[in-house]
Amino acid sequence: MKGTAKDNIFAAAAKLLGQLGYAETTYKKVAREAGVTEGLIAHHFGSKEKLFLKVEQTILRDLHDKLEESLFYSSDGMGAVTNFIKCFLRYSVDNKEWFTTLLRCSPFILESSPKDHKVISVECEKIFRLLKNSVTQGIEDHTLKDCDPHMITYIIFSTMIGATRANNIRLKTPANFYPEIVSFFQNMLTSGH
Amino acid sequence: MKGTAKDNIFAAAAKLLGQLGYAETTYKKVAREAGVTEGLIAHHFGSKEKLFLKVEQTILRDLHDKLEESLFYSSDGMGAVTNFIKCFLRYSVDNKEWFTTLLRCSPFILESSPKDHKVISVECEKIFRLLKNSVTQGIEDHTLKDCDPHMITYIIFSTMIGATRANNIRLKTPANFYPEIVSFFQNMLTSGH
Amino acid sequence: MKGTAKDNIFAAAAKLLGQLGYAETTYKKVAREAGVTEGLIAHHFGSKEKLFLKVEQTILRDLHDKLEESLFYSSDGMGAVTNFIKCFLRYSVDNKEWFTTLLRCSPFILESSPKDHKVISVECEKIFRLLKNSVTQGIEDHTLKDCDPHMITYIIFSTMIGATRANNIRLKTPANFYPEIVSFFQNMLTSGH
Amino acid sequence: MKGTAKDNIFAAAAKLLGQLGYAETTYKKVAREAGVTEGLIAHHFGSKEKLFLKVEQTILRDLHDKLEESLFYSSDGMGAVTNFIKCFLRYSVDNKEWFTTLLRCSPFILESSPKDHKVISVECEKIFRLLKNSVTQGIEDHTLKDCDPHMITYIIFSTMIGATRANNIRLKTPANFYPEIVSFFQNMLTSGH
DNA sequence: GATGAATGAGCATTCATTCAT
DNA sequence: GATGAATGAATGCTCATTCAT
Repeated sequence: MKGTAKDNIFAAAAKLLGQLGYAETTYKKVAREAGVTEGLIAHHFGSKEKLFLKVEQTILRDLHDKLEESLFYSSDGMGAVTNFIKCFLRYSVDNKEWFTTLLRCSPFILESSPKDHKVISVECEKIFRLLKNSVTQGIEDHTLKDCDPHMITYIIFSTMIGATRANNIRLKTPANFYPEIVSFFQNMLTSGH
Repeated sequence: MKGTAKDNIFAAAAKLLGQLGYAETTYKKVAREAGVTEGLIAHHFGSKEKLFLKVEQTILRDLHDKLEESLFYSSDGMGAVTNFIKCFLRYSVDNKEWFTTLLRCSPFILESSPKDHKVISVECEKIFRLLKNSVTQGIEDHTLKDCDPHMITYIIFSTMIGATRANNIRLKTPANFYPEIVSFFQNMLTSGH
Repeated sequence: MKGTAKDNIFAAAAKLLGQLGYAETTYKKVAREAGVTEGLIAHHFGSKEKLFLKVEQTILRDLHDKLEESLFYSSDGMGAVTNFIKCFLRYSVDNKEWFTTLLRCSPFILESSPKDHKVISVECEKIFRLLKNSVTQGIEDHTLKDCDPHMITYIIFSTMIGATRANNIRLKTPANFYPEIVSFFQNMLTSGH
Repeated sequence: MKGTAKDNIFAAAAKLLGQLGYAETTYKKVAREAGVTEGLIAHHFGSKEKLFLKVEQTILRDLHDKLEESLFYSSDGMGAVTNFIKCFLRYSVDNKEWFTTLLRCSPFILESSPKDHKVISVECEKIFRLLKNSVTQGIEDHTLKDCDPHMITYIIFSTMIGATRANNIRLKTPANFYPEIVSFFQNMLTSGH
């Protein structure tokens, strides 16, 4: 479990940022969780803001790479959209410890770091494009019914974010919640087709 | 524009809580915004936690009342569901200033006050029931196709929360985003019907 | 000896700033010296920088007023210059506790607060003018021999600053050091006259 | 331009100590300026205090040697005093980069290192003696008018320190300031002679 | 009701220094 | 000689809260 001190700080930050949010995650808590002294955090990451920026960016990139990989295994547009949704929801389950951190990322979340950072927006945008491209592909290869791809991408994202938040934090979600969401969108996007 | 000092504190707290979140909203900022001295806040509301609890509860109740009123004008289940969605989305637009506060309310949001409070959960639950009852009604009067009402309520909520967050905070949402969501659910809930 | 807490903080800051300089005068030391808690310093003065700015400005103004008063009792230019020098040197003896603070004031001192502040420069300039005007007056009423008033003012100031620093801090200065300086300048400014 | 790492640290320390003072000159800044890592400073100089002690001592000795050399070229006491003043003022101009460091040296300056160090006092004393001996010589060979040599040395030093501080740091000094000071003392020390 | 002085714990960050490599 | 990770104390400052007026 123990890597280098820098790694431990990173892991502790990701976990606590998800659990407590930016403001309530303090150097002291991170240091205790990582098993290092407080001074080392600034030594390795410069500042609180930079630390959490690094955390968010890393997680977003990891998710992006997993999503991209999932698309590789799809044969058509509808399959791509389905895989994207499945992968996203699965990621939220497999990485419960830090997925909430991702949900806090601007623009997924209301607040995060004191200032908005382009770095994070860029990563979110890349993930958004991945889904939008899949939807567009589905419309072109006629595996999805005709619709506005931008709009549909928005709706799918809204639902997934809403659903994973509900599931990860407080609400007791119904059994089979995630499979139902997948089939919900499958029906929706092909019905009348 | 100026009411009593207590009212001013309340309004300032609602606005700042929405804009800045719990941790970054300080007595000093609230006092400056409200045009009163710091000491008066605790004098009127007891503590920071109680103040924001009051704010959240009040807003949730206001939304609940508006939603309930919208249902009064529906003639069948599908109409009720539609009105609920329309009312919710409209409320988020009409009350931009404090709607973000609502989005921070547990269980709608990851974090809000340090501790979860039943008071808030109860209010959220009441709103949830309002929609769930409408869906159930729609299934019974056959204006909605058959489905699991709990599941569908969840999905609708997830989408609305996701959508309003996107729209209220950072993302440039497409034009006609909200009407599209309404018709999206209308199609979805009646298709094949 | 005990005034209000704010006064105590001010007095402690003036004393410690003189003794220790800006960087080594900490909130903790000021708070202990003033018999208050640390938080109260920022409450009353905003920040360390503002606190010491206030201290410097106040002392400079006090010195200025005393110097101005001394000029009132002079009947001609030479008398004004003499009184200025006597008053300045006496002030450094009478207010040993905080006079060193003044010596740290920009532009009297190399470093003081992190940033140069016009407020302080303006006060120093006013004191400089007081002497320069006296010198000019002396040249005009022929109680001083002809010379460049700006230059002479500079030299007098340099000597007084150098002398008071020597006397206030570390060096054992000769007995009658200050009277000698006064008569030194008297001789110098009138010789060959 | 680049010598050994140790030399670079020394040069960087001299420069920064002059510019920023003791407290604000940190290992990090010195290391960056010298192009070495932080750890190396302590490795070579032991501690911050020792480093700056070395810097001050070296500069004081360099100035002393230059002053001593200038006296070699004088034929009488008045010439020695004049050369001393000229050399001192010139040194402050030629070595602007680190001369301010010297002005911070105890007992020339209020504060420098946290503790007074005899090493530095001794060097300052040696420089003081150099001038005092010249004055005494001048009185003996009747090139200076009769006066208290200790007192006069003090006054000359006060003026020079005051003048170089003014000139090196903040104030716009008049043109010909230094030549004027030289002739000022020449007149003063010989007038009525 | 209203003020603002006062508190004490906590915050992010800096710093000189040590030490294993 | 040289590196940079690691430490722990200290710093300026903020904050929610209390309380006398």
